[in-house]
Amino acid sequence: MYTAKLITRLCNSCLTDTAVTVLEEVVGMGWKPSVDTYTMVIDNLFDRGRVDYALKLFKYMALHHGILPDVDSYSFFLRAIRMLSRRDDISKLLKDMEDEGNYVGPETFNVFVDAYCKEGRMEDAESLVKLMNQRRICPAAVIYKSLIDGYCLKGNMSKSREVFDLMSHRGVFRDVAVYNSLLKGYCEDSKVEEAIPLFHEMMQSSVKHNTEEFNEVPKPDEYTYFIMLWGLCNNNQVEEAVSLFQSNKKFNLNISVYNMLIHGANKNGKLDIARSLYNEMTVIKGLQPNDMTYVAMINGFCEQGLAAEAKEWFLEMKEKGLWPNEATCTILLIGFRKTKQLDLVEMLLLEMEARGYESAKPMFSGPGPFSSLSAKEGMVSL
DNA sequence: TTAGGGTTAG
Repeated sequence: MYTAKLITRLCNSCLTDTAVTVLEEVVGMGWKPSVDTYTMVIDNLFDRGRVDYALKLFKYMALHHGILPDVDSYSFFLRAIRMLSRRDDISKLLKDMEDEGNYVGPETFNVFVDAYCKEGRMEDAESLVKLMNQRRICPAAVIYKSLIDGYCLKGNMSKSREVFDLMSHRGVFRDVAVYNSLLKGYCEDSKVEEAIPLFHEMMQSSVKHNTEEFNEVPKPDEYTYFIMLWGLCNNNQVEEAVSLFQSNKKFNLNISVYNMLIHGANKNGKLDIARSLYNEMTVIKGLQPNDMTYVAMINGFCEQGLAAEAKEWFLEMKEKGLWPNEATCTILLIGFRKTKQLDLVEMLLLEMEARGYESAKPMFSGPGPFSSLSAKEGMVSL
């Protein structure tokens, strides 16, 4: 007990080296530190850039004390696991563990497969799954989900779908998270048409839920709807997105979803839809538009070359004291430049500089702080 | 922090 407190105190006082020395000494005397103690020292070593030593300690902990990450301790060892998966040490660690007579449980496999998938190392992930199969460890749904996410990350949707179908063949229940992962992959890969039938399946399931004895398809959750709305907007199907949105009252009070739809409508040149969404949001739902709402509207008008209206919205935003962040200011600058509204460009640049936005600075090539002429010239080169 | 509160230009 006392030793653990001492190590904690040393770590908190940035005396990591001493902490490690103490740790080594007491371990040498037969003490088995707790997971918390190991985590703290390992994290401290990572913080100080001593990756090799952190990993060495991690492996020592696994080999000699049989402590390996499982679902519950995943977050504690996240950095170490990520780093290990990057260095191709996982399979070797598993083998070494077993040579030492330690049992490697399915939870540890879950964690390591997930780490490989997040790194996009699908071959390594698959070979760990193969190893699980050899040992008659049945991969749980989370493993399949990790693989689906991993293949989506690599843009390999056919492999993602293969894994998804495989779950069904093997009788592994595909929960809503698994569906969401696949739908998200399709939507981000501009293949919303592949996602739609699956989504309908889920909707049907929600209708039939109480009458069916076996319910093999999960009900959609809020995130499912978000993915579909986003996917439809990004595949030129704003009308479908809006009607889906209108048919599901539970999300109607969410400003982020409104902003996303308004943005989607504007991006597709559907200014009328954007306007009516804006009205519904502000007048009917009583929601206050935020900076993102305005940026979406202004950007939409600029895209269509409607300078006067864009300006109106910009001034209204300013009047309300709303101010976009640095990234969105740049988007506005591009829009104003496109519509030849150099007065707004200048106004925006001055405001950005006053707010200390870094991206406003390189545009001022002149010596004075308010050299607005050179600001305009700077914009031309954007 | 294996489940994601979400986009935006060139």
